[in-house]
Amino acid sequence: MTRTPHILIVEDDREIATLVSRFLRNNDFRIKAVANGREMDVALQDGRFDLIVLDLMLPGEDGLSLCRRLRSNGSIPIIMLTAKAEEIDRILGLEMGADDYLVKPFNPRELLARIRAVLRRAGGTPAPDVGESSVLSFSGWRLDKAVRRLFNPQGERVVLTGAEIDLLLAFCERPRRVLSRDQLLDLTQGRAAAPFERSIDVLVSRLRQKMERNPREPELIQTIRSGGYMFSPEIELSPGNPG
Amino acid sequence: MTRTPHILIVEDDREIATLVSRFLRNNDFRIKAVANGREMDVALQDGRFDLIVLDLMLPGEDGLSLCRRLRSNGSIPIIMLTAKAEEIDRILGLEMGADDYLVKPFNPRELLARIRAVLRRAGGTPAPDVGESSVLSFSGWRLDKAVRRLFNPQGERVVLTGAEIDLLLAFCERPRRVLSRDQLLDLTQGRAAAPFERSIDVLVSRLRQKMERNPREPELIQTIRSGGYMFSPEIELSPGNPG
DNA sequence: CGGCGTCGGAAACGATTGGAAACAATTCCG
DNA sequence: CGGAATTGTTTCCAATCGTTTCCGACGCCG
Repeated sequence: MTRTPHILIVEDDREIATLVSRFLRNNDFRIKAVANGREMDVALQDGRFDLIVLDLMLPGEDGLSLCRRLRSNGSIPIIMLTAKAEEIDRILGLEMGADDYLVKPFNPRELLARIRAVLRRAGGTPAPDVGESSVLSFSGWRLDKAVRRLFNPQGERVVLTGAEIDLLLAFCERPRRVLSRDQLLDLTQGRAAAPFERSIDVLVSRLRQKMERNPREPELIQTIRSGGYMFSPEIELSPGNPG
Repeated sequence: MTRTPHILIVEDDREIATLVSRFLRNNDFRIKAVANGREMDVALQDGRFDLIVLDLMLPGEDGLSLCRRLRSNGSIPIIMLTAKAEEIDRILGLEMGADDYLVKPFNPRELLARIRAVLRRAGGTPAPDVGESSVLSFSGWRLDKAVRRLFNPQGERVVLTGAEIDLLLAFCERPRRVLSRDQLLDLTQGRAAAPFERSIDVLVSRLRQKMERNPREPELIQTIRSGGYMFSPEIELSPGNPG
């Protein structure tokens, strides 16, 4: 049903990071912890997260800057951690729009409560990001994210099932990158792969049947042996001419 | 355009009430303070409010009950005040859906920050505050919230039953989000789903029969398998030309 | 060049999920 | 009180999706 929320912690103090991670894991969250902005970017590329817990003081790019960047990109909920109470005023003054704030040292239960509140507020699952434009296109194909429909270069509707659309959306969000089966499963279902699991393979096969000119020689979805799959087309935001 | 936000404070401790009122007035809010649930009801009859600050412990009907009532009526943002930190867990456990929580004694600046955050969220999100205008529209449809009537893009009245309208309103308040059946049931009736309950499914089906061009291939209400449903259109506040 | 192990594609199967229809309970209204 | 409208429940069925199995493709090694 509602899958377990996936939370990304950006915190350079290893002790706090492990403490919090463990506590939250014990409370039914999936946790990934990273130590700085660069690692955060990588993590965001690889997986889908429901909420970010962000330390203000970080080596390299600091939390404020990261927060602003995240905000300009999307609407993922953010909880900020600060070392000093006085900082909160400064943060608020800067209006960088975190969803909540917490002063260190904090009780993990407090963080837990805030996370739950923010997640509940955010409402449902962060839907397959129906961003600004709901239509994207690639190699003549058009994909309408809002109504989850696909049209081939001839403008005909190609009916996809829900899981197929989810997978295609995951590919479209990360084109021209090798994605492991594990990543794809995380992106589409927010869960890890069981050993011997082949469901992504099957789904790719079904997508190919419906989309590839010749499924034996795929042009859109490439197989990367012992690596995963890669979506090769370039994504355009403005919808291609259907004619 | 952005008028000064109007805030209703429900707090029986006169000292806190005046203190907070004065502080918030100094920060450009319009404030009305009342001491219990009955007065709150009267105030809500008389004026429009953008947010309610609600004390948990109140004489007569307590804050929890009030909160649930408010939630079942509309989507006005609520911030709850509690006397003890431990209560937060209890409140969260009860899932009555305030937008934020604050433990007494609190710094008024903290309350200010929370209010701003909640308002920003409520105002900035794609979900417009249905309370503002009584008419909202999507994909050519018009829904008059005040008289609970729906008109199709041709301007013809489409008769919906009460439960159908409630569900449609819930969707309109959270468009483009995946909403679980549990959430939908909570939003429309304020109760949890029993195991094997299918009533939301049936209601969705009935809505589709009345609203979708082709109910077999829904454009407005998408099924998200093993997740729930998603209302895909964008909500506009200015009503379309009735034609 | 050929054998072997690994990897991925395809097909078949079975479990889960959601749509639809029929029915029962409840509410509404006079 | 009675009938109609409304709403929830149950049942059946088709679509969907994950699993399993088999087999061919590929690479590594001698």
